[in-house]
Amino acid sequence: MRLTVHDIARVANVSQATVSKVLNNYSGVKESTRKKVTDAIEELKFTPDSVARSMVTNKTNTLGLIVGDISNPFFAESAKIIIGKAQEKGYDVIISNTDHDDENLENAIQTLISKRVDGIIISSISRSSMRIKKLHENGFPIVLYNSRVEGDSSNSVVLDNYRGAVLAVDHLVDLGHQDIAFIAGPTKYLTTYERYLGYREALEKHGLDLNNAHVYDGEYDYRKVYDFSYNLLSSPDRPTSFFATSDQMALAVMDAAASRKISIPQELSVVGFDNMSISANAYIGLTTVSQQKENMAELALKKLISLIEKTESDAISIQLSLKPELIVRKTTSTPYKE
Amino acid sequence: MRLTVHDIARVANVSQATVSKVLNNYSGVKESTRKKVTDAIEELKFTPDSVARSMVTNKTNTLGLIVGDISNPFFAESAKIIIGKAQEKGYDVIISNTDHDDENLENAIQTLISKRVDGIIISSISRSSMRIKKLHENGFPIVLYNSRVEGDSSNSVVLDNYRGAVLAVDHLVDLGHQDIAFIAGPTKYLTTYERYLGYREALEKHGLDLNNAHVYDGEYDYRKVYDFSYNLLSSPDRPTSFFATSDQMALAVMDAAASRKISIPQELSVVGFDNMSISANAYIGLTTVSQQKENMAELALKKLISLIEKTESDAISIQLSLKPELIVRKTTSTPYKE
DNA sequence: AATGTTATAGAATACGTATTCGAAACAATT
DNA sequence: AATTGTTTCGAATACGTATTCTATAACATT
Repeated sequence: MRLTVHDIARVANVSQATVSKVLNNYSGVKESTRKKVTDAIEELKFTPDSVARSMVTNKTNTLGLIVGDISNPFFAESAKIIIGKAQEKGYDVIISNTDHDDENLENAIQTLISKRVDGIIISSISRSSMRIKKLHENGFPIVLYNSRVEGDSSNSVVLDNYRGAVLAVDHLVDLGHQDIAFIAGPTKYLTTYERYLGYREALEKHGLDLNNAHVYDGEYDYRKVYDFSYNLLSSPDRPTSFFATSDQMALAVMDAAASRKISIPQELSVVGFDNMSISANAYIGLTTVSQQKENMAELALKKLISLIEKTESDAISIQLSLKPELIVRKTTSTPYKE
Repeated sequence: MRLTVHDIARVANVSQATVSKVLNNYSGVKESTRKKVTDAIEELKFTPDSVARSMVTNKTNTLGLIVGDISNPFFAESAKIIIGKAQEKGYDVIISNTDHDDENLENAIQTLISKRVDGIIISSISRSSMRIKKLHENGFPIVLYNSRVEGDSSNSVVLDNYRGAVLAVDHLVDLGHQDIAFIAGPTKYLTTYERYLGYREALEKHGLDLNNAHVYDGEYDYRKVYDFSYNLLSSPDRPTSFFATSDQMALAVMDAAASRKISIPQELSVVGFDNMSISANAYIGLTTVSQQKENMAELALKKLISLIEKTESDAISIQLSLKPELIVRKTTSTPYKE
C-alpha cells in the first residue's frame, strides 16, 4: 500500500494539484495551506513516487555508467568518484558491466536508454563504434570516459595516452634499456591504441627496433598476460624491461618474473599505467603513468550534468585530454649487465 | 522524439492495445496481425518505455546495491558478480556508495525505495540499524550481504566471521606467536564485531591476554591504520604479528612495517581477511581468510530474486553463513627470536 | 439459413504525478 | 460600492504503457 499525493490531499483537505505544488516549491501557494500539506506529508511519512514523476517530467535523475570491468581498480575508483559527485547533484547511477564485450555494450546502451536515463558515461568503447556517433547526433547526453571514438566529436575526457606512453618509454630508455617488451592490451580501444602509437614512435625516436614478438595485444586477462610474460622471460633473448598499459597487467608481469626467479628491478624493470592506489604499496612500488582518475572522473561527470541541464551551450563538445605524469617508484632501474 | 506504441499502432494499422499485446506475448492475437506489428516495430526500431511500463506493472526491473566503499576490491569484486547475475535475470542495478556513513545509508534506502527498485542488497550496515527491521517487516525484498543486524531475522548471506577470526588466530598461535595485534575496524558492524569476538575468544582459548593497546577499532582508513601500526611497531614491546580484518588494512600494516624496515615474515607475521584477488600476487602473498565472494554474492542475488519473484515462500527467511577458509601464503612464519 | 461458439481486436481505464488554465477569493484602488 | 488587480486553488489533462471487458468477426454446428 503505497501512499500517493491523493492521500495527502485528503488529510490536508486540499486538492491533489496543491500537494504537488508544495512538493515542487511552487510560489503561488499560501503559507497556511503549505503548512497543512507539509504537516500531512510529515505525519504520513509520504515520499513521492519517482517513476510517476519521471513519467511526466521526462527526467529520471538517473545516469548510466558503462564500464568494461568494475572489479578493475581503475574503474572501481573512477566509479566511486562518479557516483559520489552524481549523488551530490541528485542523481543515482546504474552501472553496467560489459566484460569488454561489444555486444554487451550494445545491450547496455539499449536498456539504459529504454530506462530513460538522463545521460550516460561510457568507458571501454571500441574506437570504431558507430553507435555512439548516432547517439551523439541525436543529441543524447553522453560523455566518453577514458575512451574516444575515431571520427566522432562526442564529448570525451581522456588522458593524453600517447604522451603517457612516450613518458614511460623515455624513462626506460634513459635508464639504459634497449629492449622494452610491451603489454598493449586490445588495440580496438583508442586509448590503448594511442599508447601503442606512443610506444612505437618513442622507440623510433630513440632508434630502437620494434620487435613484434615482444608485444602482447590480446585481451586484458591476468592469466594470459602472465603466460605471455612467463614465456618471454624464459626465452634466451629475454627483454630487460616491460611496459604494460595497465597496472594490473604490470602485476601479472611481476608475478611471472617472480615465478622465474627474476628479481625486480635488478634483472627486470617494469612500468605500469593507471597508478591504481595499491600500486603505491611498499611491496609493489610500481613505477607507473598516472591517470588522474580524480580529475578525469569529476570532469566527465560535470560535463554530463551540464549537457543534461543545459547549463552551457551544447553546441560545443569538448574533447579533454589531461596531462599524464610519470611516477617513478621502485620497479625500474638501470638494466642488469652480466 | 520518442516513439510510442501509438506510432507502431498507426503504421501497423491496429490498435495500441494490440501492439501492447504482442509486446507482451499475449496468446489471443492472430499470427498475421502479430506479424504486421513486429514488422512495424522492426522498421521503426521501437523500444518500449520502461518508465511507463513500470508505472503500470509496478516493477522496475532494477535493484539497489548499497555498499560502504565501491573502491574496496572486496566490494568491487562482489558488485561485479551481483551485476552480472542480475543482468542475466533481466535486472539493472543502481549502486549507492555510503562511505560507511549511516546517514548516507539512510538516504540511499530512501531514494532507492522512492525509485521503486524491486529489491535491495545492503552491505555495510550497522548491527543496530532499526531501519532494516521495519523494511523487513513491511515485506520489502531485501537481503543483507556480508552483514547482519542484531535481533533481526532479515535474509542475509555472510561468512562465519567468528570462525574466520579463530582460524587466523589459531594459525598464528600454532606458529608460535604470543602477541597478536589486531586491526578490528569499526565494531559497529556485526561482521567486524564477530571477528573481534572470534579474536578475543581464540586468545582466551590459548591462554593469551588481550592487550587493548594492540587493538585498533577505528575506521577502515589506510592512513590511520598505517599510523597505528607504525607507532605500535616503534614501541619497545612491539607485537610479533598482526591480524587485520581486511586485506586492505593488512596492506597498510605491511606498508608500515616496510617503513620501519621490519621484514615480513621474518620479523613480523601478517594475516588479512577477504582474499581480494591482488592478495595472491607474488609480491604480496598475503596469508588471509577467504570470504568466498563468488558464492556469497551469487547466493545473495538469487535469494533477492526469489523474494521479488516469489518463487519460494517468503515466509522463511534464511540466514546463510558460509564456511571460511584460511589461505596460507608467505606473510606468516614462526616468530623471530633474537 | 439460423444459431451457437470461439478467436480476435479495440475502447476504455488505471498507474501517480506535474502543469496549465480558468475560477474564485481576496486586496487595493478609485 | 464598484472596479481593477492580485493571490490562491482546483479541475482537467497528459505522460506511455498494460489490462480488462465488451463488441465484433469468423467460424463451426445443426
